[in-house]
Amino acid sequence: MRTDSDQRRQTILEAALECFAADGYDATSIEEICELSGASVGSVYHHYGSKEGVAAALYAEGIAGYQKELLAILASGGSPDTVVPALVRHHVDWVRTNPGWARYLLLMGHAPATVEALTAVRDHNRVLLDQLAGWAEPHIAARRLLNVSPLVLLALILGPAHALSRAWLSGTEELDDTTIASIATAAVRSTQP
Amino acid sequence: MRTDSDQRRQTILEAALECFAADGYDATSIEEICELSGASVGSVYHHYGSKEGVAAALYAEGIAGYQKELLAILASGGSPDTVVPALVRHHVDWVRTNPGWARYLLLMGHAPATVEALTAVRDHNRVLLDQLAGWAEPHIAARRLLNVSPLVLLALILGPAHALSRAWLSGTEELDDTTIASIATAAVRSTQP
Amino acid sequence: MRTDSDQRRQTILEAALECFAADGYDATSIEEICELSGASVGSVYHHYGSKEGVAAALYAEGIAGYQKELLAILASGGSPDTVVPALVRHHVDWVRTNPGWARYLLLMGHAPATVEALTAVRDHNRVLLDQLAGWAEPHIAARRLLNVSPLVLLALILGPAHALSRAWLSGTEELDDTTIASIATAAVRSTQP
Amino acid sequence: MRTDSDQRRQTILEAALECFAADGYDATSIEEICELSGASVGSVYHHYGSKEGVAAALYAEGIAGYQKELLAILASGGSPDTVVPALVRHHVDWVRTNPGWARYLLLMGHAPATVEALTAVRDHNRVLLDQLAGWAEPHIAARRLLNVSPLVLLALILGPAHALSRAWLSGTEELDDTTIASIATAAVRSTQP
DNA sequence: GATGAATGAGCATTCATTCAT
DNA sequence: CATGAATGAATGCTCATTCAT
Repeated sequence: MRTDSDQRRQTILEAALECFAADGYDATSIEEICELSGASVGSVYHHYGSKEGVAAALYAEGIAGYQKELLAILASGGSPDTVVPALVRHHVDWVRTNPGWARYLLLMGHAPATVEALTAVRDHNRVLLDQLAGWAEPHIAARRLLNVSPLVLLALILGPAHALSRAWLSGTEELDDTTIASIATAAVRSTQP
Repeated sequence: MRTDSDQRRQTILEAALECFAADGYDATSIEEICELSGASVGSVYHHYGSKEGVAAALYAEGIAGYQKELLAILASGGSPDTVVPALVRHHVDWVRTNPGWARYLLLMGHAPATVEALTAVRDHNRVLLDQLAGWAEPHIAARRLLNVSPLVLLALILGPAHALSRAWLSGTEELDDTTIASIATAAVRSTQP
Repeated sequence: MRTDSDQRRQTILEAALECFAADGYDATSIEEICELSGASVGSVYHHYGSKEGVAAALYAEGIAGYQKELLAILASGGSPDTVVPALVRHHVDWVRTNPGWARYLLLMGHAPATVEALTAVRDHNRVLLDQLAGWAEPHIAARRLLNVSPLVLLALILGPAHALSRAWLSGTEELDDTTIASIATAAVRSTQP
Repeated sequence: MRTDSDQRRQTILEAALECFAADGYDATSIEEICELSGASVGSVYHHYGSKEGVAAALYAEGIAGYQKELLAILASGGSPDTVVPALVRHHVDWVRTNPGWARYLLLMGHAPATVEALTAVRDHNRVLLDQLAGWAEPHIAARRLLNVSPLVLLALILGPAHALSRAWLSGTEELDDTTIASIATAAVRSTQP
């Protein structure tokens, strides 16, 4: 039930994502979101309270969608040889499959004003890092994984993928399978003791 | 000569950097830059023509400063074993030494509106990538370096450093020397064939 | 009977009075009244038709409560020596007992938009002035009361009390019994021929 | 010098007074003030910072104009027989001569939001009450004036005039010379010991 | 070169009111 | 009678930019 209201909320978010991904948070006006979503100004404010509220809701949804698969991979309990490449591949796949989300979450900077939203991001990241730490621990103990903090580990695994994703999102750089294979393999090697 | 005028220009840029690094481009008003720099509105427009002009000049100066050392390292003609770690170390050192610049160049997103400035960035990056390609070629041929495009090579070398820099700039994450050594070593390993 | 509905109506009025007295008519939103009263927006509109309708109902109730005792004093048929001080004392007592109502009726200005409500006020005042005129007539004829119009008479009697009430409502001015005795006596003297 | 800027400031204030006096503070929009004054929105904000800033400046100017003559009368050092009626007459004269100002200062209520402006009002009133106290002291000592606090004294003297002024500003009540003479005389009597 | 008043389009947000359930 | 989502006009305010001095 309440499908009506939820539908409206979702429609607004979708329009907002499209606008934010295309023009950035600041350059997007509430009016644009309204035109694209068909909702009235009042409706947007009724549901999200403010422009920042829309951005925060978008953040929450986007991060959750992005991390869901990452968490699943970590929960699978595989060895570094399989998990690390899987994480890299998922990152790149997700970016290519969801360029709008990726543009919003990875490419657009977020003025310090968006602190509230960032809190949600930080919470999500905390969960991801904890999960990563839990997975890594035994492998580090068994000398199958470099003994570094979860944050550094994550940087080693996804940093290159992140950099290439940004390049791909920014312009016309290719992201072919050979390249992905290269950085997936490189990630495995860079995280070995 | 022209010390007066140049001084004024520099003062304005410094104020702009402080504002942009703290609040982001959009959230910074010309008036704030004026208050911080002591220049009048008219003066800013006389020297830079527009708010975007200020940002573009800042970009140019910042990128040049950042890449200067990177290019020097590449020009040194050292082997991957020495050049790759040097690049990583310089990146992190520069970020820690110039947090304002780093915040502006790395952390803040840049709305598509800032196209002119981005052009300059792309030009600079082109130079860097060309230089990198030139340095890498013989090493790739000699099987001392992974055979990937310059862009991918750069992502492998600096991607993790970039990710950690962002974390350090965002919050209170540490960036101790042990960590830097780890990612420098990891970068060497990840770029080996 | 109809206790439910009447209760709801009263609850809304009480919430509205609190809001209007604290923030003024314009600065009070329907939503605030709803939050304070527990009623829904639709309920307020069902019972009072509009924001002005709420204000008008409040006016009517407030003025009636204030004037009730004044009219009773006038109807008592006492001499100026007893009636005039009684009117002054009642005014001040009522203000001190009902600061919320007093703030709404005496302190807050009322934008010309609130015409409908003002009509009710004027009607009420007309009744009061008529009653006052009826009481005053014989005393004026007997030279026991200054021969001025009812409006002027009322101004002489309650003007000072009104001024002090405003001061008391505005800030932290005292309104002790000595003061009240002073202005009550002064009112008697100022209305003697 | 700077006549240009001052002229503009004054023009804005005049337009604002006209609007505020006619419709009240809340019902007046910045745009209306702009249309009436010929100034642009930005100009109003450049000079007064906010709508409240305009109202505050208006308050300051209005109160100063009103009290100037009152203070002069008190400074004349006359006896209660001459000073008290003079104060009453000046109040009424000022209201009749400056109905716009009077409507703004006396009739319109001011939401608590306008606190900053009220501060200025309170300061002005403090000066007036001090001056009044200074004038009254010797007369009270000589038993020529009722021994009450300055605030009460002011209420006794101007309260009735205030009440009648409000009636005159509100509607179509007359304020003929006979009436004024009556309340002037009454004021003298009500402030005698 | 410097100044700062003036401009006005644009924006986020509010809020009284309506109405389908 | 009650509810609360939806509406959209209206508003205070910001800010990049211009230009006369």
